[in-house]
Amino acid sequence: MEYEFKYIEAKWREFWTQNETYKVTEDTSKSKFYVLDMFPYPSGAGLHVGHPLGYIASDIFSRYKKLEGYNVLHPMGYDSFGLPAEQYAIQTGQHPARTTEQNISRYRDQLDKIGFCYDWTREVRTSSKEYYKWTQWIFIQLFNSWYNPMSNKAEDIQSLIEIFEQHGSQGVNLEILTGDIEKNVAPFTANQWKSLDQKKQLEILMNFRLAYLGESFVNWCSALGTVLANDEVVNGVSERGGHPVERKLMKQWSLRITAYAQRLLDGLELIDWSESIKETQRNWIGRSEGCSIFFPLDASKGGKSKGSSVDYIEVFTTRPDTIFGVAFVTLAPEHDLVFKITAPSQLEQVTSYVAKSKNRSERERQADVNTISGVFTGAYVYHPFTEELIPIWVGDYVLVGYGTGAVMAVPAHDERDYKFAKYFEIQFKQVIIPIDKEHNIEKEAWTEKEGRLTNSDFLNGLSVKEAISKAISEISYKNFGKSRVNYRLRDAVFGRQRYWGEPIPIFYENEIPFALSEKDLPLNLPEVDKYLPTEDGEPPLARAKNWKHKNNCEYELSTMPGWAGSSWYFLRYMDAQNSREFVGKGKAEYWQNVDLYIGGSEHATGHLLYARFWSMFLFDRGHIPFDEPFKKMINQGMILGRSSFVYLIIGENKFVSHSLKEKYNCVPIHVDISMVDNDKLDIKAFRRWRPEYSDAQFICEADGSYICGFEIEKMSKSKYNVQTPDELIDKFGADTLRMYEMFLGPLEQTKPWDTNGITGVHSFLKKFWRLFHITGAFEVTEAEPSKEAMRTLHKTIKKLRDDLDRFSFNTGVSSFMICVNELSDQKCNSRHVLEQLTILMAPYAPHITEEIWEKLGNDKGSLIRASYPLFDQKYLVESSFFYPVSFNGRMRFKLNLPLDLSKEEIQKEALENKDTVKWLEGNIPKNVIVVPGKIINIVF
RNA sequence: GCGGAUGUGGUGAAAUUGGUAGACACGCCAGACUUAGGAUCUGGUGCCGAGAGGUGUGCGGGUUCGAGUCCCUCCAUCCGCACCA
Repeated sequence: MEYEFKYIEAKWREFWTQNETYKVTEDTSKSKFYVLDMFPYPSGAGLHVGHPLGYIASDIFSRYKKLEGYNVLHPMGYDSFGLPAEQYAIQTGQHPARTTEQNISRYRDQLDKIGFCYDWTREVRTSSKEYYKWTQWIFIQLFNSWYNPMSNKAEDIQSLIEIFEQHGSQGVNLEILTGDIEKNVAPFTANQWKSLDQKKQLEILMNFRLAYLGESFVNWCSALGTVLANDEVVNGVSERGGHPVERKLMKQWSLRITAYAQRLLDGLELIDWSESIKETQRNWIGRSEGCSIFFPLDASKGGKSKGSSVDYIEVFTTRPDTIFGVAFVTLAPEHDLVFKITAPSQLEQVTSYVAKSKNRSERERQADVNTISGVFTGAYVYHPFTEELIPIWVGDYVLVGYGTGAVMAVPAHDERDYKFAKYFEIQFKQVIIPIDKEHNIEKEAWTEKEGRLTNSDFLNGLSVKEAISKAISEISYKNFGKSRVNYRLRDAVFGRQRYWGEPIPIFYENEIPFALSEKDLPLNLPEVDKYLPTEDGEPPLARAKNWKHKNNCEYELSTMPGWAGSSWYFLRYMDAQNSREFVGKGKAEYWQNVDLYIGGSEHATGHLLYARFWSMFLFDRGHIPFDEPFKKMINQGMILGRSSFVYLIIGENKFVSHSLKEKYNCVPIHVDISMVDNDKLDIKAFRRWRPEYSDAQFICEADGSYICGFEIEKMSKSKYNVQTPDELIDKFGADTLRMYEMFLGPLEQTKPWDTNGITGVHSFLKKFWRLFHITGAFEVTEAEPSKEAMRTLHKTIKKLRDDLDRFSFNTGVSSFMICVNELSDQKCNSRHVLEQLTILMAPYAPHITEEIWEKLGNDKGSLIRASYPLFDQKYLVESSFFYPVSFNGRMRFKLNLPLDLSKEEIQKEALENKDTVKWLEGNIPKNVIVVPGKIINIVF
């Protein structure tokens, strides 16, 4: 009987669906285990073989845990809002909901074919009303919350109102509360607060809400017609589409993730994630310790603080030890004070410089970091200690979004300041002298944090480390500034001027934004006639007809970004059908956080940071019982394509085979991998591929075949190297595909896809099948299994358990191969052994094992309730061992000795062996190392 | 520039605690059965060498009886961050 994978796999797919085999409930009699896959965005292209890699691994692990007796939550859903569907809608006029629906059903077909054990009753889609109702609800929770630095957690905004009513803003650390994007609110007393009208009060509260409408510099992408969050901008262009991005001051909905900067950083210590992702998040959060220093403005020169109460410039520095080396102060071009302080004589130059920097895109600014530019404002500040006058410059090497948007420039000890000073010929002095190190201040800055302070008044003679703390305490003592921790992390812009996303549940009354009440949710995405901005540049939602709150108030017109829905989807899976709560308390209590999360590392600074932020917030507000969403994460490596090439001789319609190509003047051309088998080109198919090749000539190898060259590249349509799971499942079956994807190499490693090897795995499954069909018909014996068979079985059990526990899926497949090879050689036909092996293999190859399980006489579909085989050491006990005998560390021969010999006896046996005499070549052994059961090493 | 990861046959890789390097598979070579099938089976296959043997885990050094594994220096590739004060 042949291994008919097509019949078998179709049969079991049908059975699992009909019987809801993989449905899970909150069974408190079992321990839970939560295995999560990263949310796919259902793109039009469907899945290629790289996508399911992580899904297969997590599926194997889920099935293993089920067989181990755990109650495993293993769900799947779709991140179905997003730009590509909307771009497609703009081009074709088709509603994005329709294309999304089509893409999802294609994804579902593909996923189903692979045989995953998802509980589809828990499927979620971010674009469904039932789901985004709760995304909106969470937004409202954020809107109604503030971050209390005293309790160090998010609280209801009501508790802030109470503070204001009782104490005003005294005693509350405004700087921390408002972050540093917006301007600080001037302090007020309780009475002043009470005397404010509602509008004014709400304006002040807006500075504290965790979801807030604020004016800030945002990444504006005009090609996409929307703002983008920092993580959506890569190298100064949009992540999606690669369009230019510029900085623009805009009023935008943002989330105050900065309030959680320290907790997001600290939490990394407690979770089991790859070091590289943790490091990326640390960099992104970018904590630096230092202090802020106030430099009083000089009123006599420049146009000091026109119409402003501010009479100082605040800088942030991590090197307060170099305070006496300050040569100038530089402001970012966008800094508030620039035009308030610029002297009339410099106004023209400053204006043109600022205009020029504003017009440069982010990309340009980043691309030319080596070009130094800047302009003097004509204004000065005083040095807080020496009271010397220090010139104020504007330079675009200072970023408005970092620190205070102003730096104290110390050319002697900072590279950028050094270059700037050299370029503009600004005088400076050295305040740190390196000890025992070659250094020439005329050539470069001394930026190491070592050396002795000089020219620095009270800091003279101190080391850098001592000087930093002394400087900070002196600066605080004299009120020149204060110690401060600064983060690179920015608040996340949350509004998008796009159609295909969750409407932000806000309406405006007298221009004051109010959140919808829970009973008015969901705020449905309205229909529009076009998916483009309006003629006056308003977002697409402005096209919606009669779309008003209570027929009266305007709704917010921007929608949420793609990452909104994916920031909490793992919670919804726990209770996907709940219409009263985003997740029921009991269900969240039972499932807790994700035990194993498998996905790509490309979401390091986006999704993975936002999901942590939302979890911490929901935890603070008592909605979920944990603050870190994903306890352990594994990042699967990318699967690269293996492109094939033919070599066209320039100027001719003639192709030359790989090994002969050097002899001709030719160019490589990508050729579709479906026409290439084991690097041999199917010439007929190639001629049919394109009309211009129909009469192409070929210079072949000696054996008459045309051999293609290859290169490893990303899979893409344009390179004709995309391999879809569908074709492979059609040819070899899902079980083969699953095992082959695992067999390819370690899960976390980037690796090339090579279809050739798949036949090896397929043969293995056939060989496994043959174990049960030795004579052709299905047949197993009840007879006592042989010792060797039991040894093979238990060796495999031990190996598989070890491999699964350390997520080494590739070595697991090898072990099955070894096991089946050995059992075949032994002609093992024992029911006991083969049944145990069947359970062992069930996580990897669920279809074939179900079929065998049924044939073995078990209840149909009961395999998922079997117990994973236990390892018993007693079957592995051996009485003798082939000792490798080494001489000076080099293995020379093997010696079979009983394992119960003592070290001395082993040494004696080894030294008396005739081969030993030969290898000693007359030398006297100096030392003999004996490790029982391992090795003998003779040193001479 | 900073940070992370990775370097082992023709290819994908294995070696989990420092103890027989290259398991398992692809490919290749030889053969069997065949009647052409992407079928199955047997044997071989790191490199050099006819062989004995030598040599071998990116390079160079070190620790050790013994190093792919630990330490130091360097090189290469990939990924992330990058005027972050």
